[in-house]
Amino acid sequence: MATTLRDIAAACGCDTSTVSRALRGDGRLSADLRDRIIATAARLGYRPNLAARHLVTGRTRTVWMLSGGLEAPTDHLPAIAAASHLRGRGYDLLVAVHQGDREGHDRLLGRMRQQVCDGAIILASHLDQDSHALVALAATGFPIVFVDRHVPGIPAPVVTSANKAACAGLVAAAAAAGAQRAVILFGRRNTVDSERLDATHAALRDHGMVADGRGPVAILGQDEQVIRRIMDQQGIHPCMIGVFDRWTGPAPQDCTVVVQPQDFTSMAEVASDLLLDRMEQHVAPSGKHEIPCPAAIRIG
Amino acid sequence: MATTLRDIAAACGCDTSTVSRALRGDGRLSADLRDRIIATAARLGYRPNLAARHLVTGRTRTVWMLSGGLEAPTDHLPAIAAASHLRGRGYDLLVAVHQGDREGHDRLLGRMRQQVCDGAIILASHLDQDSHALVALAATGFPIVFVDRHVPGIPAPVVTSANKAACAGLVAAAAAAGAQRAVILFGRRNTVDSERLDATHAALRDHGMVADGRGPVAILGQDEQVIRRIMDQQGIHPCMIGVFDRWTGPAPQDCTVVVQPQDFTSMAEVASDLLLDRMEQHVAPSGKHEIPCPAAIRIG
DNA sequence: TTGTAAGCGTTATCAC
DNA sequence: GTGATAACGCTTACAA
Repeated sequence: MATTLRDIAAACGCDTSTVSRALRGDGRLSADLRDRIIATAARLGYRPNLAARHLVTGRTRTVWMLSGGLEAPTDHLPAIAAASHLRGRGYDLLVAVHQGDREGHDRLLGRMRQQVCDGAIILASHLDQDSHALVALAATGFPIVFVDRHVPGIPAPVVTSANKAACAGLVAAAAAAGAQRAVILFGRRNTVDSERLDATHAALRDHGMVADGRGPVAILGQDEQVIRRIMDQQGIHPCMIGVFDRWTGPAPQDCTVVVQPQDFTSMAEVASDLLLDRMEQHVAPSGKHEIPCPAAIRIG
Repeated sequence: MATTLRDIAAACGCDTSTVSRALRGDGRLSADLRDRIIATAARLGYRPNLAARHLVTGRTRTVWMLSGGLEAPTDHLPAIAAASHLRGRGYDLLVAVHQGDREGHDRLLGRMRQQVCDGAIILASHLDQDSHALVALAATGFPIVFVDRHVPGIPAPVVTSANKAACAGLVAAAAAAGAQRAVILFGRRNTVDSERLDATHAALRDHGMVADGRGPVAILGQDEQVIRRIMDQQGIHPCMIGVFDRWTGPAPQDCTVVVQPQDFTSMAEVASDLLLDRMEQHVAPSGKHEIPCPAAIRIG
């Protein structure tokens, strides 16, 4: 059996409430007793039972991050950054993954209403897009924050990259590389994808470029793998590739690759702080927060 | 405020203990009352307070997975597989990430002794290798299981791929491709790396191959990125590349790439079941469990 | 079939 | 400064 406050109280000949206070530095008590308590607590290897503490305080000092899967950098980079940022604030971050499974997804959202965490960072997936469970959770006032993708209509802060600016930059780079048209691999699979699609079309118009036709072509997309696949399948030889986050290996022949990184660390930190605001004061700026992207990197 | 058993009891004119039993299908009680209780619970949106339940039962039906970082497939693939497997067994999986930080690492291990989870799957990192906190945790009899990497000397089940056989297979493929020597990129960074290094050397001897000299060369390693870098830096043109888990893109000129996948899903499932054994019966086979690798894939 | 009551390990509000 | 004492919300014998 684990040591409890009672064991320490018995060993020190005092009351459990005194031990509790001593161990939390709360209240004023004689230095002598305090030291004795702390010493025996250490000797007995005392660890507070968090279930009991949570029950009485109603708070867990724990934040969950809900994620569909962890493969993508857009999922695990924010997780890592938020974990260390929140740790510094005295909170533990736990990542819950539902892997596209509706039942698991809903169960995890349900858990949040059961005193297992004080708030949650949501990396929205397609499941969230019409999730009754998520709407219900948000309706209770439970503190949530979206990172990167979000669900329109749910009143919670959203932290994203400055996607419009980033896409405009990529299109400008495409034009500078001599492209007269572009293959656009952004779609409408989520809010980020959608925003990039719209921003890219707008920027193309500004540069007098078109989506199809003849002449030197650029490829713009989110993901290296997808871009490579399309190039192979359709035999495209672009003069420029614009891609988010990363490109492994060298640039293809006669082609400039422009990589637009995203600052997931800042995104996670801003999101964490917004969440802490909501958790601690129940007040929250529920709008959109755009994190500037680092300078683009040119390969080849 | 959230609805509690008392609210339902009041609404139904019965006792909280009756509500508790009705909601868990425990005990026998009149169908009428049971239905009324269930209906009002649903109407009031009742969700059991898990902190309270954990306190009284001493169990959380939660498993933690401890991971250094989530970038590598060896980290997130087991996480995803274990999450869905454990969900089916009535447990929630939460991933805790310490990102190479000693303080965070120890704090998370400490949490496990504080009734936040019933057991843990450990993806051992360099921090665990001489972690006093991990040794202390294991010494308490807290149920843990290692997946992939492990910490020698800690009495807990270890689930790995059949690395010896896999390495022997890669060396055989190298020989078949005409290689007379091999550049080995396995090191001694962790237990898996080490095991592969030894197994590969042994297999090379069996095939009469050497680590350096002249003649057609093979490169054997864990990671595509590392292999590509070494090839570039040292200007090596291998006749065969043996790599674990994945190779993106085509094979280099005049080179066969043999990819040896690992079955992380099975590994995670076996590990989960071993952990459940330990958690539920406190009995456990503490040895090594090797999961066969899927057939190797040949590219080029 | 249902109610009573004890208790899980803490924290917090009082007295003294 | 320190000790009773009452919660927190739930489960679980044991009575009735």
